[in-house]
Amino acid sequence: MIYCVEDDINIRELIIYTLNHTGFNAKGFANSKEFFKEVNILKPDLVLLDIMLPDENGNDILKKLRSNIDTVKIPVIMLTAKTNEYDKVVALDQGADDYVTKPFGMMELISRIKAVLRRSNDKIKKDLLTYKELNVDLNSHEVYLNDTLVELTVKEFELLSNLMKSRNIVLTRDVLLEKIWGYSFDGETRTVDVHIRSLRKKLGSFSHYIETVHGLGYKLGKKDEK
Amino acid sequence: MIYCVEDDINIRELIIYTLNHTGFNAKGFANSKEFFKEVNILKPDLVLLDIMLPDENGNDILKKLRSNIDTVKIPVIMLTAKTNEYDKVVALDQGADDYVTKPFGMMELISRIKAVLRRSNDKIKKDLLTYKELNVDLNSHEVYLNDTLVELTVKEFELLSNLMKSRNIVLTRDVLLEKIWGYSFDGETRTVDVHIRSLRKKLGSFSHYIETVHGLGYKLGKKDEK
DNA sequence: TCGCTGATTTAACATTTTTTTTACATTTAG
DNA sequence: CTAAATGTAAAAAAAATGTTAAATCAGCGA
Repeated sequence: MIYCVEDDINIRELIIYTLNHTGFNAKGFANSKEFFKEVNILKPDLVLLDIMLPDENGNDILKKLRSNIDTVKIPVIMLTAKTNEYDKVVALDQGADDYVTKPFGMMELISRIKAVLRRSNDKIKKDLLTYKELNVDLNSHEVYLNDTLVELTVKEFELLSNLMKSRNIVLTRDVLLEKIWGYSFDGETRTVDVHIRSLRKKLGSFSHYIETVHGLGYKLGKKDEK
Repeated sequence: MIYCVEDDINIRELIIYTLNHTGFNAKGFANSKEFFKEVNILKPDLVLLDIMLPDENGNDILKKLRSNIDTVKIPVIMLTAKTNEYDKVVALDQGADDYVTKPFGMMELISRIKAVLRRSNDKIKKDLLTYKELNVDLNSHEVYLNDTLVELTVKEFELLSNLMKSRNIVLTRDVLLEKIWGYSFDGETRTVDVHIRSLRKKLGSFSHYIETVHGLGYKLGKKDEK
């Protein structure tokens, strides 16, 4: 699903019509408010964003999208007036994926949409953490040890991927609980330890790399490596 | 050592020549394959990466560098063609430290290299305390003496890092108890002394730098050195 | 809804590591 | 020289972690 935020009804309708007739699924919004209302319900695969809008500047919308975890990765193409170089730079700076200068042809727009989607797919596909002989695919939630799949439960997976992301840094039980379980638990619980145990068991000899830092927590990375 | 990956032989040679004549040590590679072969042998301090390359896109190389534990922290400066705004954004997204737009002058390149190296040093130093041949990494909680790891317990580690932070300043037992143990203990306890003892033992000859200030407490740093 | 399945948490106990205490030796300041 | 401060080793105590098994929970198909 593609969302298009554009106040000019002619341009908007034209875009929606064209997209819906070229294999896409598109929906138009005249302003920021409408748009965000819908975004909260369904996240689009891509957003076409006009910079000049009645209620809120397109760059501000972009900023909002990028500052929210749920929308940070949605690809955005900005629709800019030719004259405004500054906005263009700001947009790219804030993480727009591409921009199209008005007036533009539908062919160009579609080709850019396809390009952005293709690239964004590639990007997603490559969300891969690697450490030694271990590969953790954040998208498919799969873990490969020497190319053989290791089946982990959700908690084990989160534990491992957090350790991978913070390699060589000690993560305390508190931090792990906060990050994975979401609570700031005061009282004592052995949950983390037990999951570490089962994770280690499943990872076999690789578990040497999951170090216990006595009195602190756990860490990925062997002592003797800098 | 700086590695430069750039397929255009003229640009490459120019960069290498300039760097080697301005106090740097640089080596050039025409493609990804060559580059990675060398990286496996020796990790560079910084990489200059062209985006357009014959065998593999510069952004993909960057991603590989960032997904591998050994290379994740190597600073990277991208060399981009002016036209390609998108790649630039992607590059910064993936953790490039800076980019230079072609065509660029050698002065600019060098100033950016210096800036990136400076920043990357600052970053590392932030979590790393150094005194003589001793390094204390506050993140990984590791202590290296002449590049060999010294295993410390939590209390020993805290003791040492407090001394490191307040080098040349006497820390009384009260202060240390307060800072590390968290209590304002009235009665007498030999705890600090005992931990100092074991710390010294583990630090071998370096322990000369941990001075006892009779009647007061302990201090890192020899009298005769400033 | 019920009962099944696998995941997760809790609980209990074993083991390991760290910390503190103790007791005595040694050093230092005055 | 003497009293107070510090060094040191070993024992004792405490705390942290490992491990297993049982209890609980959540999702799902009948």
